[in-house]
Amino acid sequence: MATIRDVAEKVGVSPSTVSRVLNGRRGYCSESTRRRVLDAARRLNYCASAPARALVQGKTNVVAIGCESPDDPHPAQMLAAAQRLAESHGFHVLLSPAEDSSDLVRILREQRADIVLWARSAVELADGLLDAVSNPQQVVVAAGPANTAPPQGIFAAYWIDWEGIRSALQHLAALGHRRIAFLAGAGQGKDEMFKVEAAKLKLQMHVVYVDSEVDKFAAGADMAQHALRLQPRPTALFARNDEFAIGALHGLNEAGVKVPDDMSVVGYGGIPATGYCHPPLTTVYTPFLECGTIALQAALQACTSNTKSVLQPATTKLETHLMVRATTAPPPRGQ
Amino acid sequence: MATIRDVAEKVGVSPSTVSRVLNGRRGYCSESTRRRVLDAARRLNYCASAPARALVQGKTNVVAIGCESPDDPHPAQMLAAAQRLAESHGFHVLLSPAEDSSDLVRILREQRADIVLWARSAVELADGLLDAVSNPQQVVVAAGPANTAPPQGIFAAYWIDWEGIRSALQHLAALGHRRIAFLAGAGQGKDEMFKVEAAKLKLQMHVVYVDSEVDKFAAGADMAQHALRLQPRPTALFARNDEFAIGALHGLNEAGVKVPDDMSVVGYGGIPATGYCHPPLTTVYTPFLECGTIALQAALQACTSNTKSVLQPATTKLETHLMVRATTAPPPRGQ
DNA sequence: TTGTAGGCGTTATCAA
DNA sequence: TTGATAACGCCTACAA
Repeated sequence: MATIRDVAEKVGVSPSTVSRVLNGRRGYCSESTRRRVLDAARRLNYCASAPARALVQGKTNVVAIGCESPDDPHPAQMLAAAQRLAESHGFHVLLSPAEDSSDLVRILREQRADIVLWARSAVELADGLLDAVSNPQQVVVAAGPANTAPPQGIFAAYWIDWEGIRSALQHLAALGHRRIAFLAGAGQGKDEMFKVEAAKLKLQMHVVYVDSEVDKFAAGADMAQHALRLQPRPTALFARNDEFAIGALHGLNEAGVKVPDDMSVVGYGGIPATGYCHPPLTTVYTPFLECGTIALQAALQACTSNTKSVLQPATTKLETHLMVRATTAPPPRGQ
Repeated sequence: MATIRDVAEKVGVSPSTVSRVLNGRRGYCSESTRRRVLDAARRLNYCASAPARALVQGKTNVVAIGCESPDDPHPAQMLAAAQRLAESHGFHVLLSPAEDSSDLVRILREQRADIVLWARSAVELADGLLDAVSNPQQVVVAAGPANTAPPQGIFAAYWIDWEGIRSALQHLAALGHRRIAFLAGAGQGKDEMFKVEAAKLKLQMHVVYVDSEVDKFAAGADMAQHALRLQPRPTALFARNDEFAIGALHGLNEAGVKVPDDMSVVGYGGIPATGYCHPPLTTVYTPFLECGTIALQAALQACTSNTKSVLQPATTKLETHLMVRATTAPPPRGQ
């Protein structure tokens, strides 16, 4: 692999000259050297080493994105958009599993990235990443649902999950439902939030779990079966995510239960598929994509701008949005 | 940020000693220095700089994955699996848009990654990346559908798209279908392959396009409407991907066309959602996940093993698999 | 068991 | 307009 020296020797100038030409630094060289350098660089297929550059400049042009399940539709969409955005600013995207923040902390400490985007639930946890910032050039931003309060020390775009949950439950309550099953999946998640909101609306509710949710659709179908056996039987199902809801639709159909006549179903997330299942699913849209874009945009601008201004902590709150479609109706008579 | 020198000074030894201790190099130091070094490193929150290390070692512990649409279910699943695999070997994942190979070429040349996984259609194009390898430690592997022949010079896991297409068409032909519409989307893709295979089976076919496929489900619904207006009307729809097929199901349902009684539908891809739409979709499973895992596994082992053996070029061919479900049946009588 | 010295490839500062 | 020179942080012979 050709180094900057090879180019310099080939042209008969010093490495610094080559560096200046290639980076368009001021102290404009004579047009002739300029040309010869560019020419030699092209002919030698020269490409500056990113590690070497990063070492001396303290800048990697990498944004690390911490995201729990990049194979879920919303994170995946966000990732794809972030990818395009980063690319348009000359940044690369580094993926981090982000089960907790430890991996991102390492990335920051090891100087693998200039920007860290914490894109997962519990935005407020991103505050903890600030301690890992080891370089004034590094920026931390966050995007996702806030469980409690938004983060304090960083730039973040978020929504409030319990607001979305409430809008779904209010919709069901307004239709006349009183007994609702919450399809919770395997882990603990919004169960508490659900209970609190349900209580406020004086709804009877039952939380349904499942052992494994590796196949979310199957888990949804399973939980729907469980829900049907509850006594008294609930008149509506509220799923923790859209995949559970779509799976539940399938389970109910197999059990001969008509949706929405015999049973209402509400999803959570608002992924594209919800508009094309049968019947189209009533669900709550959560603005993951928009939050990610806002946060990353801000970070990229801060990193790209010539001014050495630090990105000011700030929060942008976006709204969830209830999308009423065809899986919700009043409960059957006599219920 | 603490450097190796800070640690050395704190303990009162030289930087090399610290380096040796931290990297477990032989020439075991005395247990006491060892302890004091580890202790100081922890207290100072020391973390070796990845760029500095990469510069001197020529190793980044990064795998770059080139993948067209990380928000499609199959690529996303593959990515998530690759992520876990990479992590378990101490590697990070760098995402590349990979519309063509130019971005990956730069990544290789700039020494941003030790491994490049070309994970998209036209596996054979990955051969071109070999020219960009600038370091004997770098490895290129590929996973995805081969359009023509498998790649020659690298390790690759692939399947043959036209075999999958053929299995779908054979299934339809065996059911008695003679007129088939191919829902092709906006771009050019498997159109040619489809035509060739259809001709072999003496099937009449019509290719349906759509202007935009940003919303694939909507595009599928649109194309289904178009297909219904064809004269004579086809008795089966074969979609280029599962999203188109699911959208088509929706469009047909809205038009009052019964599936599979009035119209058969076949998808392509075999994403999880196909088992949970209504009716469950007959489709062809393509082993993207498996291919990606095989290729990456090989690359990681080659990079991790102590032996300085280069990864030998080799190809693994996996099979597509027709999954017959509930959207295909013989054509209506008199057709 | 430890320290010294050199270099990885690049950029930046300063002097010419 | 250009060229020395000195970092950046780390690793690894080699010498002590």
